[in-house]
Amino acid sequence: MPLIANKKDLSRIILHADMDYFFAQCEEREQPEIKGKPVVICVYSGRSKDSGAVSTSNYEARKFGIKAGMPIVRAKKLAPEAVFLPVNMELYHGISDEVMEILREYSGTLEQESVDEAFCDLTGKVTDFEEAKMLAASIKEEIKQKVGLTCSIGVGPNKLVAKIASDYRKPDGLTVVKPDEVKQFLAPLKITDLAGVGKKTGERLNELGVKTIGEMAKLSTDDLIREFGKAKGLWLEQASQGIDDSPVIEREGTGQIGRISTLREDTRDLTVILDAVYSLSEDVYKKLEARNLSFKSVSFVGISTDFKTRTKSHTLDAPVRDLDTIRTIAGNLAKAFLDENHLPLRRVGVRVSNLAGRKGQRTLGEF
DNA sequence: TCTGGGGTCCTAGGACCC
DNA sequence: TCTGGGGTCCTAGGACCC
Repeated sequence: MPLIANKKDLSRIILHADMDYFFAQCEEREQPEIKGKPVVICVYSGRSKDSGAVSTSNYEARKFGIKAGMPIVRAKKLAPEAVFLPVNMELYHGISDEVMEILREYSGTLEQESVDEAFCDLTGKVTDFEEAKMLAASIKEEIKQKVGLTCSIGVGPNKLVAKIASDYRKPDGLTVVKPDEVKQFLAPLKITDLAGVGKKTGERLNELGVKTIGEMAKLSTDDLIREFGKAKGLWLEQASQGIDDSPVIEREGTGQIGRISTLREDTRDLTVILDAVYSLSEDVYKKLEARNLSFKSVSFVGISTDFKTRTKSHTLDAPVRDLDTIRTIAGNLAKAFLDENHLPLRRVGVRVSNLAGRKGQRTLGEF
């Protein structure tokens, strides 16, 4: 028995893989003739010919200033000659599975963060960061050969550093940050480069005269807590030092499943809204079935003409998986929503949460 | 310039229980 | 007559991410 049996080795080696301009790259793989042209992947709302927003675009399109979230009409003005394609989520999920399978081979633990990103805990798989770099290069090569796509990889002592490193050189990048390099690496980067610091937090930090992670690291813990509250303040303090103890976790299932869609016209007409709610409920139910999950809570989501999102939800005593329950509850919530909110609705959604696996599943008939 | 859709995590007040 | 504290769950909303 070793003398210090419980002394844990705290040093970890974490890898973050991020597929480059994923949706657009998937389309380039399927249609090689569009490669080299600007490609814009769009979510069409169906209201008029080009209403909707850009989901993502390839680098050729980005050169024209096209960005995710931008209205499609605006993207068309910036680059009329670009190839505009509707999202094809089935295709992307299929290709995502191919990528995740490869990552799984290399990783001790794999945490899929989204359709095109994942963390791998390489601790124990490799002995040092040099070896991790070679392994990362092999992963990139295998994804290129077998899937036909490029990705960017970051390696660091924790998830926070690995993630920011994968974003450092793109596309087709590989950045390794060793523990003793973390502070110099982070210091010149923008605070909004940190995952978790978005527009609002960024603006408030700017008001404090802070633009870079290095500048934030100089603030006192007290200042950060006073400005952002205890939890967020402490997190910002740790993040600015490149400290992050969160583990790489294999997540099973998810916390919620939802569907949302834009109505053809802004309306408060209950018939129209219930039609949409019922159709969305069916889609949600199909996803539950596919993943063999049951739910305890149902929410109705309404986005009014002022673009504010409001929700109403209801929780059952026990988990169920039943289409009629979703339809009925979501419909009732929609009615109550219209009583409480007086603006016309632009978009509506149905969401189930409080998800549970096989155990505890029942249908209404059993009650 | 006109605005998609899918998520995660956190907070805060109130209900309820011990 | 005066009277605690802690924990958990639900609901609603907000920030953030891809």
